[in-house]
Amino acid sequence: METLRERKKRRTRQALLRAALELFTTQGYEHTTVDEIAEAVDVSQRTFFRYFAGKEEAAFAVQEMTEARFVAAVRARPPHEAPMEALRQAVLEGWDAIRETVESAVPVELYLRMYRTIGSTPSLLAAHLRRSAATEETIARLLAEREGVDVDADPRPRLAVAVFGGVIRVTERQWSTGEDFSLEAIRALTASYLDQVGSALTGNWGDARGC
Amino acid sequence: METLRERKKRRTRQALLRAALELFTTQGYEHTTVDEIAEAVDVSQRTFFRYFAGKEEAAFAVQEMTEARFVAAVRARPPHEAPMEALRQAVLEGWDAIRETVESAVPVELYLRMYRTIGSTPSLLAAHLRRSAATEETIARLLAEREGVDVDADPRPRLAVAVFGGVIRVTERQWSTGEDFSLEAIRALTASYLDQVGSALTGNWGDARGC
DNA sequence: TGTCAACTGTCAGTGGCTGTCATTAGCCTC
DNA sequence: GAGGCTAATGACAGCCACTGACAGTTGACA
Repeated sequence: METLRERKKRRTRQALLRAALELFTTQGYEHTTVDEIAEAVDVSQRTFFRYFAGKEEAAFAVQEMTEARFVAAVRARPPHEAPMEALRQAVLEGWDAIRETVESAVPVELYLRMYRTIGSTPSLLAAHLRRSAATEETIARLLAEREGVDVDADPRPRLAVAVFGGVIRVTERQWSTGEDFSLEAIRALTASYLDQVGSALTGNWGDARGC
Repeated sequence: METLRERKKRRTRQALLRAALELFTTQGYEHTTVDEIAEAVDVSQRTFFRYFAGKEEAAFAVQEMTEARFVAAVRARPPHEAPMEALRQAVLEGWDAIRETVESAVPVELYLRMYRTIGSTPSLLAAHLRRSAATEETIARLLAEREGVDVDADPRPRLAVAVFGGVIRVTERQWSTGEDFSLEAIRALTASYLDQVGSALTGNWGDARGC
């Protein structure tokens, strides 16, 4: 049972988050001041900072949820699966379950808009990449444990995860600069690009085109 | 022939850069104010901002040079070379020529210290990753042109570069958290890790250990 | 119902960064 | 070599993100 105080807090946080994302995605992250966000929810600026450590944290609040979900999905993959295959399955599962993951906080449509805003805002892109790096470190440790190797002595877990992360970033980039901003589009792109890594590394692209 | 005014500007910039890196690496980036840097060189804060767009730009001024050199090295690789091999050679050449590249601005030792500071400062790490992403985009276009494919239609150039960039990041991380902060160490790590990507992707690390 | 603790608002202050304007100092011409 | 021109600088005011401190308010709970 949820107390009134808790309900109020949750509502305030949700309102702040939603107002923030709405403003970020419509008028731009840099051109949105914390005062504006606070004013939109009718709280003081100080209160905003009690819910979010900064503008940035608000911008990534939903991403945080999907990342956590992805990490959990990797953890849940059967141990006999090869590392790269486990990552592939986990990320695709993540896209399949995105509605369920996100909708409790904000509409999926707003989430997708924010996703693109992150890609087109330099400071947010930087933060996103740093966050991805942190997630990759988590995953690398997970895989290392799973496979029974020492993550600090054997570079292969980190290498594998870095490669995987690289592919994901290319996918994100392509999706957010393309025309089809649907969920299906990014899921399909993810699968397609993961399939093409091997051939990308071998070179001879000119010759192999169309094969 | 260099005029007096130009000489003064160059000296001021160099003094600011050096003071900034010295302060960043000794007392930390976040704990260094622009006022401190300006004071150390005996100019006004406003003048600092006339030479550098912000603290961040000063922190990356030397990295900027090495990145440019790397891009040039890739461009100079023979066209018949496979893409990944060209990248590998270019980055190793870059490490070999690092003294020559950097010493005109600051001592190499200061550059290496700053390199590590970037890795251990979240906001600088974020900026570094974003800058890397920009460089990767440049390289991807370069490779695509070289190989005669369309960078927007064919994902393989970006995928290859992303994979390569991922390996480099793992290398940087390992180097900056290890004990050997020498130039030789990072060069050797780079070569070693690039060799291991293949085996990292195949999985079965436990079985393959020691092979 | 009264006490406590959580939540919030207000205010003052720091630091990064920008625009403006007057002043200084190198440059170049007559 | 005296003058005007212009780049470089300093001083100042101001915006915005963010923080600490303190006081007021409002749910929780005995």
